Amino acid sequence: MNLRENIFALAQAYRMHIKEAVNANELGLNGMHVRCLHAIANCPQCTANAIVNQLGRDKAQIARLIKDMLDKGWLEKHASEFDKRSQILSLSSSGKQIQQQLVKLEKQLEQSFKSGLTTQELDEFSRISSKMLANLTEHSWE
Amino acid sequence: MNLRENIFALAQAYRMHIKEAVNANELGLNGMHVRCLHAIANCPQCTANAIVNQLGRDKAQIARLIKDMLDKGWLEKHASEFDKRSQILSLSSSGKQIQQQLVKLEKQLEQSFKSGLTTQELDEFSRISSKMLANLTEHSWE
DNA sequence: ATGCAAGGTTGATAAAGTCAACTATGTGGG
DNA sequence: CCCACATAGTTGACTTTATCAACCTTGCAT
Repeated sequence: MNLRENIFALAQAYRMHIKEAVNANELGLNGMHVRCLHAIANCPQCTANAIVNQLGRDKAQIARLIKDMLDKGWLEKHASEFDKRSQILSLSSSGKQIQQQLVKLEKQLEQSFKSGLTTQELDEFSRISSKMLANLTEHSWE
Repeated sequence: MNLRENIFALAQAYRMHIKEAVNANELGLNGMHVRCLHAIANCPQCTANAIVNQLGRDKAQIARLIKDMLDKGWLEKHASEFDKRSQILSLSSSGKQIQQQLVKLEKQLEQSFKSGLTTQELDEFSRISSKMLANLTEHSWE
């Protein structure tokens, strides 16, 4: 297995397993729901635009995603005090609950990944990954 | 950056960079084209069904993908001698050329990933990745 | 005030993926 | 041989996901 295969195998395995876990828990959410919930949870005074930038998606897509999640009762929005164009997004209590359950599932899955590996190995993995990523960002500035 | 973030950052970086390189070379192909070209190149006596299994996609999707690539002149197909239901797929000369250019671009990108890393580090990365993947396949059999 | 940028919404459409039906061929058991 | 059933591939209809452009409102600089 070469580098590319390793990287994609890991990413795909993660995606598959987390999808399975989410389905098993019947949370009724798709990949973008997941990413969006996390984005909002980790972003104080979150706006649609912040999500657009964070997830790198089209703003039309995000607008519809947010509408969907508002309809589902996972989010709340209220006008910003500082900029009347902006809508501040936050998790409702049910949204918070779902997001926390997601965090739990992700932690469990991460434990599966890590099982049988030493702390040194994990640090090493992280260190090497970061180095590779740094390589790429450098190269794209050339 | 945690494990999940590392994995996805690597995968996304790879995807982005290869897409950029493919676009820069104006090969006019999308992600599925790329995967399909490689699949056919690496599969002797390749059939549509083999691609379905290898890529894990719906057979309708693959049928249309192949039709598209035949129309573009990248593939050739001829009936199997052994099973009249099967169509053996192969790369045409232009398909071969494109696929080889892809291989070249991927090699270059892989070099970017690896730059500044020692052979030991790369081996270590590969070893740890494999261990993680093994963890997951075990767990899904429980 | 005016003109331009930014946040967000919407309509139209494209691209990707899925489901089910169908044709033609292959296979195994009576 | 005949039958039921499985497999390879194709097609139509559809859903989901993503993208583009137009638009409205608000903010900001001159």
